[in-house]
Amino acid sequence: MNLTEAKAQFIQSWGILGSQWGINRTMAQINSLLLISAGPLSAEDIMAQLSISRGNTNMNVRELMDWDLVNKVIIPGERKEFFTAEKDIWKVATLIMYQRKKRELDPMVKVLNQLSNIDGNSNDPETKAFTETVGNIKRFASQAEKTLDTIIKAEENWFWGSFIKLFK
Amino acid sequence: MNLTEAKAQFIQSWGILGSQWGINRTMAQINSLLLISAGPLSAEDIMAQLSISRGNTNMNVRELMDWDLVNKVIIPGERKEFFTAEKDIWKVATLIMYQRKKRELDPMVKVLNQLSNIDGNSNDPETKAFTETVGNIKRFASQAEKTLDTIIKAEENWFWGSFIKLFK
DNA sequence: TTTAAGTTTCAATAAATTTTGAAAGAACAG
DNA sequence: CTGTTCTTTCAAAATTTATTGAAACTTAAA
Repeated sequence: MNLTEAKAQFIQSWGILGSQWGINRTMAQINSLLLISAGPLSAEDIMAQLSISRGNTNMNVRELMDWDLVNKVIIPGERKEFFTAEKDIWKVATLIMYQRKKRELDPMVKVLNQLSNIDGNSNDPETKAFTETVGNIKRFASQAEKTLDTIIKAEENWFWGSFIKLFK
Repeated sequence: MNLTEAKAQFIQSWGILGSQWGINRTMAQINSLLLISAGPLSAEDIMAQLSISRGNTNMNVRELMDWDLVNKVIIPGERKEFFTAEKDIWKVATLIMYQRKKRELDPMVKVLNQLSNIDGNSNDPETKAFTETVGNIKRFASQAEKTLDTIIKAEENWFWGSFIKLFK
């Protein structure tokens, strides 16, 4: 397999994985293209390599910048803007965890808290089942949140160095 | 807020969360409905409470059973089939992790392995960037996989008991 | 300024995904 | 068997989500 084929394969697979995880395919593909490119790319480069429109490129690059996964690069003497991806894969993973937690998990926790005190007879089995499940999920979520926060704040070396060993 | 409102709110929010994570809204809603119901429900019950069609109900219940998140229950004297959800939230979480790993992450790892040995000059910066990124992701994935496997195999008590303390 | 190169926006369109509902299939009681 | 109840399937329709491309906007060199 040559480089061109391998790149295409990688971008394709990464795009599919992204879309299964609620990240749109193009966003994942742009990210992966930048991840495997040696230097920064312009919007034109991205459009050409992925065969997508200018608008699509612009929107998804902006989204990636919102996630801090991609940065604008100014190249002296060039009029165009260029883009690079964060290549430290540990940083990529923690950025994604952080963003998704903030955007999706946190709102759910907020809802769960509101649902905690409902009116009603606590002898009613339906009420009991509800409050029990909500309570369990809340406890789970708050533990998971703590764990995630710690993982996100952890240093890469600490993670790979000692954390993993605990699970071996 | 009364029970009916709270239930509706919970189902709704859970559905949104699910769809942001690549699980279809109805599947998440059926699961949440069963999670907060005191006893098993029939297809009819699910249809009525979520206002969805018979076909949709059947398909998504089957999918949930594939994931082992929902089980069929036979009630003596009843002709209909009933369904319950796994209510142990730790088990729910590990089942989901396991299924998604198997269905989505594992195929990606397989692709990454195929991309490891590409033809070409290793002095070419493009080739270097590619192999380096793929290599890093592979290493990351294999560590993450180990961690996940261990978490999935871990006992609930062990997890909440000692694992969490490490991160406090 | 003016002009050209580059970027952003967004309504229209296309594509992908989900949902419906009716028909076919199973299972069971009488 | 036969009729009835319940379950499954799947093509068509509805809905949701992503993409295009042309016009508006920005920026900077001449």
